[in-house]
Amino acid sequence: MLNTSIDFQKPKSSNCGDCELCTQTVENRRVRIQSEEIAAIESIIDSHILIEKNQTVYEAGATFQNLFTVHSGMFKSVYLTQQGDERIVDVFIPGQIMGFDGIHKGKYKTTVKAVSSGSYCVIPFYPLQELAHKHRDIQNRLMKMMSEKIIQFEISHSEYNAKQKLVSFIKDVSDLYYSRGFSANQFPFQISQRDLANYLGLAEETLSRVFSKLKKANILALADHQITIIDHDSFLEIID
Amino acid sequence: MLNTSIDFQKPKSSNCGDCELCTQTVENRRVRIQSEEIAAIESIIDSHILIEKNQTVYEAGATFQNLFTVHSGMFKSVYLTQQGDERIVDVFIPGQIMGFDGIHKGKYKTTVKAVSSGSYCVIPFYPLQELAHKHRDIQNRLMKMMSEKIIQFEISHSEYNAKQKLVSFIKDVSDLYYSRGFSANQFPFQISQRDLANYLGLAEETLSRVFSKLKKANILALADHQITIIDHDSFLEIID
DNA sequence: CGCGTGATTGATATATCTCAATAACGGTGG
DNA sequence: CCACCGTTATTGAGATATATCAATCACGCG
Repeated sequence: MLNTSIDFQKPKSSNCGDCELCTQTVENRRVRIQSEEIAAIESIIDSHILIEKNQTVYEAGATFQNLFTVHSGMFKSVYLTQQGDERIVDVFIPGQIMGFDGIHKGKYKTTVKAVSSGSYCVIPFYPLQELAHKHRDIQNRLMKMMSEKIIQFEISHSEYNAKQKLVSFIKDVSDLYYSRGFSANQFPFQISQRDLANYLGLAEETLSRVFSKLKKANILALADHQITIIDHDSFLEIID
Repeated sequence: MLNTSIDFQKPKSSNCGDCELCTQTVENRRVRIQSEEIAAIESIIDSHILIEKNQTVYEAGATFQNLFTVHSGMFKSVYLTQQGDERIVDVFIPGQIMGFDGIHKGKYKTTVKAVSSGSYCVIPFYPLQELAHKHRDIQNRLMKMMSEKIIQFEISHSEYNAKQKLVSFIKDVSDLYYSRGFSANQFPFQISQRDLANYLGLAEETLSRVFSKLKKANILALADHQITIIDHDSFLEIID
């Protein structure tokens, strides 16, 4: 068994310096930006709110006021269909921004909840927009982040079968941890299979079977809410 | 047979006054906004470029310069997967904006082509951003449009089976025509079943069978690249 | 009129879903 | 620390939706 003692939950700094707003990617790694504008943003951010599993960040229908950035843990965005069943339409991991669906009509379109305990930052949107109006660079970053989200949706729909869906989800999480200086091959994985199945559009049992197959083929291991990618090559072969 | 002589292709005005940038929805209908800012936008727009079926609006990898708004016809956004097959990840109908996927990295992520002959407008992005920097309202509208696109993706993933996917697609098109003053029950439908199947994540044959069933059940008719929704209630029942 | 493309339909294969039973896990209270 | 109970995950057998393969049909275009 590999070392599992790394504490992924603990904030690394007291300000929210590692969300997409305040960092940029250089050679696959996220690094903080140092600038007057970023300092301005940080001055309006409410940092590191702790949250327990299943607690709500924002509720569908509520008045849009804030964007949020995940600091640790995992969050889900739930849409209530007209038939009344819940569809998980997005999953957020550290560094990502939540709440873009509130801008359009001034009300959030989905409900966002914590999948595991974790922490997040609050970015009051209208002050942020004020800053964006002053600083060209911030306006720019904001639009780029929204563009990135649009791309993410475009691409995430391009997988076909259950195995590919799961692997590409795990790969996204892996990439993210890697980009933030953690191992790409071992990382926390706290989402329930029910939620994940819902998100991927699969039955719970189907997802479980795919997991079993991947374990049996010695491609990955799942224990203690940690995933270990054992055979990285075979793992990647599944999706390309 | 109903009247099919309405010319949906012909621009109604010489400036691009009916895209999402320059209109707002009031009671399910799109109306033009009259303001200094909108006039400023219109002054930088290149209006009503004609395009033939299968011609390209922009190519994946090309340098991002412009946003585009559909004026008439239908367009598809194609993503080339690593395995080399083409996935249609988005479909655009009149009034919608194309090109948001270029903002993030300054290069378009997908290729956009005309599904049928049609026309579109070109909005140079950097001049637009300049305007957005000057006019708070334009900055606002831009972000709202991107937010709307994000919501559209969130929601479009919540359908389950083939029939629901198709019906909800047709409904989107119907809603759009309705919002622009046309009939909600009869409108052009020029996309090939191959493209549509690809977009909906179905096999071509499956889609064809669904169409056949809907025709046999007298819910809709498809002739001459026009869809007629015959039984609007049964039609809507399928998705809610 | 003929040819190529796109659409339809049938027969069969396959992936995924559903239902059901069992097993593992995680938290709680003694 | 252990026993208990509810939740979550696993596994099997069978049903179902969709994919695949193949043949035919319809349409638009030169």
